[in-house]
Amino acid sequence: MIRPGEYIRDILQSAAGERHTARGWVKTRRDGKGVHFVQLNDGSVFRDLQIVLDHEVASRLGKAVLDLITTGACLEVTGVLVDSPGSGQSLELRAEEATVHGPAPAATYPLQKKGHTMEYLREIAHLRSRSNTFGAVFRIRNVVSYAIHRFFQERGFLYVHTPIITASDCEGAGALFGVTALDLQALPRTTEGAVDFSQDFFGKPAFLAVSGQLEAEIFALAFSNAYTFGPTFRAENSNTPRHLAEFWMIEPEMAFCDLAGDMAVAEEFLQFLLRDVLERCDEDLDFFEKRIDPTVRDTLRHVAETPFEHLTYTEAIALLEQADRDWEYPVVWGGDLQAEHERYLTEEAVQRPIIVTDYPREIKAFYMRMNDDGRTVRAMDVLVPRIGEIIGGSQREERADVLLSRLKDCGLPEEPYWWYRELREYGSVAHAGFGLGLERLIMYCTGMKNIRDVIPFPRTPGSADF
RNA sequence: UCCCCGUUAGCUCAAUGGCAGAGCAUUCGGCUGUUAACCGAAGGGUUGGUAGUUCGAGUCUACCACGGGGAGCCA
Repeated sequence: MIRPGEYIRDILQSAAGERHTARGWVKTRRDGKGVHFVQLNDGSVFRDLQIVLDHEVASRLGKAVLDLITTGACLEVTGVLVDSPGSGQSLELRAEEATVHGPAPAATYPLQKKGHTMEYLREIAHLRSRSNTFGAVFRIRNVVSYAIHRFFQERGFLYVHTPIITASDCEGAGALFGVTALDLQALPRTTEGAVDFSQDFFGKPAFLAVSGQLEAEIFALAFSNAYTFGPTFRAENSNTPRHLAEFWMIEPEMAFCDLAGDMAVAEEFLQFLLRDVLERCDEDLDFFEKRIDPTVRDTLRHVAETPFEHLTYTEAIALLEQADRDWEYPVVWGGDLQAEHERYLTEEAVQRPIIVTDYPREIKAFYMRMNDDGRTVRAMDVLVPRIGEIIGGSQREERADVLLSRLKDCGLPEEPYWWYRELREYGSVAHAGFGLGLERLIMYCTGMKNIRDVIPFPRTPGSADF
């Protein structure tokens, strides 16, 4: 394996004159008279290492081996790092020995050195990670994931693994995937003709989790601050560049915390992550700025430094009503903010992230804390330009009696929530939390336009390849 | 799920209802410490599928599949 100090990232930071062994995959190759140039990349850094094979080494390797050094081939080269006379790089590795581990026949290798469309690359998801774009995307995804843990760990949050399989169809956060061990060709039936889930693996219907929030609350009320970071599943038939059936979500939950505290954490969290990307992903951001979205770095800097705008839902509605334009969806207090409304707010009225709070209770979930006005709940959505909602959160209803009446109002059964309600009976306290969609954040950090291109292997309606 | 657009060479795209084209990639030759190298030549096609209109369909019609954009749902 490649050890620390041996990655191409490390070699590129070494001094001329040192001997190194570089291993990776060939991005391109150019031939001169009696000299060959190979761009080698091991994924550790955006830049390629230029390998120079001079006439002596080339003839020692022989034409048969030389012909195998093509785009996509896996190559190991040992040589001396020297100052490069060329203009594209300061250092290059002058090869003394070279081994082709796995050739990649040029006639059929799907990745060319020309640009490809994102749609085409998606069809070759097993190879697209070797491309400039996806190398950069997944390095940033990795940096962000690490930063997420650092942010919470540095603040004393406990990382909790909430279940993937759940038997409670809670929350109503969209359609769920059923999980069953029953034989779908011969389903057991009750006398009424319904599927008899008592014979299923869990003895009742089970689903893939749409959120870890309710369990995270359990941990917040034991460990004070907790967070989840894991896969989440929605069976919604959503066909947009912003939705996946399987995505990764971060859900912190804080005890002794109200909505103001919740918003403060959300803002501090987002800014921490963006600053980290700006500091650690300079070369990858160069690429995104040059090829994907020329504004991406400026946007990250701006958002990382500027306090977020705060608006109540009622204020947001007023802003929209004052806007001089024809809405496709009418602006009415009590209705959901439509995409066109969110876009106007973030992209035109305010032009930076906005935290909208205190939504009408009718359009939000049962667990959100009721305000004293009786009409609104302590919900917050963080809206950002281009992506829309990137964070959704709330202060949770900590009062047992109010929670119970909210369940009834929403037409939800009490029984499945017995433990959730019991948390309010024993040692209840104000608490709050939110959910951040990892992929939407990565879209924001990279300027990538389609969420399917910021997750290694996207799952969407009608598509679960690789 | 709804609306709109698209599907032609390995990739990216042209082609008034009338002989199927280019660039890149590939192969071969040339040139060159090269930088998405350059110059020349060659090979490469059931125009997404099915049915129809027409003397004639890549082009028009219907349905289907897949992809993209927008909307809804949401993170």
